[in-house]
Amino acid sequence: MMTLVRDVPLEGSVEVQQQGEVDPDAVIELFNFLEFPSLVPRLPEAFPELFGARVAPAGSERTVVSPELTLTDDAAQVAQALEAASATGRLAIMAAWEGDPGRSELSGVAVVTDRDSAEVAWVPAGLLVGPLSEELAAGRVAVVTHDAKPLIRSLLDLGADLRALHVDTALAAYLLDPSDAAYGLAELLTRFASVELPGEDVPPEGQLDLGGSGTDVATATAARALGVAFLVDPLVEAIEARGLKRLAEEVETPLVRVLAKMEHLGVGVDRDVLVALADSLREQCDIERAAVIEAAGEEFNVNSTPQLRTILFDKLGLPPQKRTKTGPSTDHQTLEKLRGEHPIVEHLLAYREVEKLRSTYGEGLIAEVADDGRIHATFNQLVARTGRLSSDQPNLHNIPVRTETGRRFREAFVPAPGYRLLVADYNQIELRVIAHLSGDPGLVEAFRAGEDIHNRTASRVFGVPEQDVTLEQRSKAKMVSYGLAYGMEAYGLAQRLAIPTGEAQEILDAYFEAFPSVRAFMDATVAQARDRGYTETEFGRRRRIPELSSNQRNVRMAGERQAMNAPIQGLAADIFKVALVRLDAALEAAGTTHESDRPGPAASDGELGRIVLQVHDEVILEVPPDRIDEASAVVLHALSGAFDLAVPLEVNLSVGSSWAEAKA
DNA sequence: CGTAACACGTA
DNA sequence: CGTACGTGTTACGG
Repeated sequence: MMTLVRDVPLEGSVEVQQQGEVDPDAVIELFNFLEFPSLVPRLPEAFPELFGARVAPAGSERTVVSPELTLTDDAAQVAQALEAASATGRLAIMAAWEGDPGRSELSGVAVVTDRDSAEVAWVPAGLLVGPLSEELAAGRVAVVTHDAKPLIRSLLDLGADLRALHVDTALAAYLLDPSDAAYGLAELLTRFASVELPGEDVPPEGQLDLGGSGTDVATATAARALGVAFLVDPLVEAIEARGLKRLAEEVETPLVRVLAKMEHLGVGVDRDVLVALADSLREQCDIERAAVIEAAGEEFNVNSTPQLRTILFDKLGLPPQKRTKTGPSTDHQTLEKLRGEHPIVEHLLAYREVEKLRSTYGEGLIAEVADDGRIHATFNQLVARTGRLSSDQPNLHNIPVRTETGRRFREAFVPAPGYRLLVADYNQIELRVIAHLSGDPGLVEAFRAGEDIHNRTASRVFGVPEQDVTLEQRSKAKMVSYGLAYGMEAYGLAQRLAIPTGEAQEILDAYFEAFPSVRAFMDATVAQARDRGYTETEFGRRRRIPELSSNQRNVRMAGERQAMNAPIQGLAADIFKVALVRLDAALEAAGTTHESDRPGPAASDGELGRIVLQVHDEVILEVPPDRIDEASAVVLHALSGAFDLAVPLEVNLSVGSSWAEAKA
């Protein structure tokens, strides 16, 4: 038995007993389990014999970053610190927040004034608007930081800005390996530089430090800023070595501020519309739930899959259609097949639809409306493995459009007073990317001809003249076209078209006979990915697909589908990101002043428009009504000229006083 | 209390 | 046995 007793500063004494050798990880686990996470960072100082090894492992030269902190309490010192920093032409900074990064109050910003002597200044939020923010907004000095978007968003919220983002180390790490989920500063430092943050063996995003005074935050943030300063060069080197320089410098890094501006501005919402919808949906939910329970003959929780399973397949004896890991499925497809077998099915389908809309979009969206009457989602640039963006808090990428009722939520998305919504979207960009990448003569010709692509495809697949293509044939052709971008096979196509697998196979064969280069492209893509272990877009965006070398057939085949899809979805994402950067630049050049960069009546300062939303292949702007035509031309130019494909990039434009209206 | 599983909305 | 996401809900483990 080994016993260690230590006085932990300010927190009383701690006793650790463990059989045999004491394992540092076990100690950390114990402290976290005992709900003393605030003590974990102090464990190394309390138990140096345990944690000393982690700070400086034998055999490796690892520098522990320990900043010589300068606590700034007046503007003059800030200015002085800045001068020292910008003498190097590069400013390594790191921000800290009271709560969620970018969504709560900024605590302050640490500024590295001299990396090699480890001098870092701490600028508390109160002193932020002054020399520092002026320097950042002016864009004269190249800023390097880790995860810049929340910082830029917070600066914009404070009426400041950050124009010269040079390197974002989190973004660089994402580009190097978007399949890797760990972009934490500490991990990157270990991986790319022989540097460790003090007391940061614990997950750094652990939030709240219970005993944490302001100084602790300052120290920790200063260490992180110093870490950034050490991380930049190795990461930039890696980016260049992998041919990611242009993508990083010309697309991804400029995009950070564009997204921060979108988050800061938010999208206008008519709360009353949302509330009215939610109210109506709640009533319908109650009605349908009652009908389901009535049909079931007993009370149960309709939202519970296990309970519903029992009712459907045991009590009512309905035939299971397919199964999940834990039992027979009760999903939409299953219920659709059970239609007519029992009255409960109809009501269940109705309940499901209305309950989804009520909870996720009714209650969910209402809860996200900020005090300014707008929704400020986060557009995440470091998540999707294909290079796409994602949106959360809330997810604005999945606002309903398919059903009549669902589409009504788009009526709640409105422009700020004095503006109109201008919606622009790429016409079938993924299919055009397939045409481009495969170079298939038939597909390329079809897009160049500029006719109804699905009709033309159907004509070739089913061997009938274009004017004789039925709606059903067109619909099937459309399904095939999109399915193949995802690596769909005959079985899956058969499921979706509700036809025999043999028939689906015939359709697929006909497709590949009509567009032979598409199959060749798919095969070559998978082969290359298997060979290299990753896929790559023309922009150099790479995605590792380790599943391709799996011994498990289903895992390997999933990898093959990812390999087919990643270059397609990825290039489309690249193009759209370029378009966003071009569009924002064009709008700024047209004269968006900073003060108009917030909700309110259109200012007469020459503002042409501002981006409020992005949905994969669609961008939504607020535009002053008298400048719709001008803005349309700018948007059209920015989007259609984003990249030269072998086929034209067609862009649709529409205007409305709500998202629903503009889409219609 | 956090995570897993299911279901389902979009491109 | 179609890719990529995020969210709401329930159930279950600690």
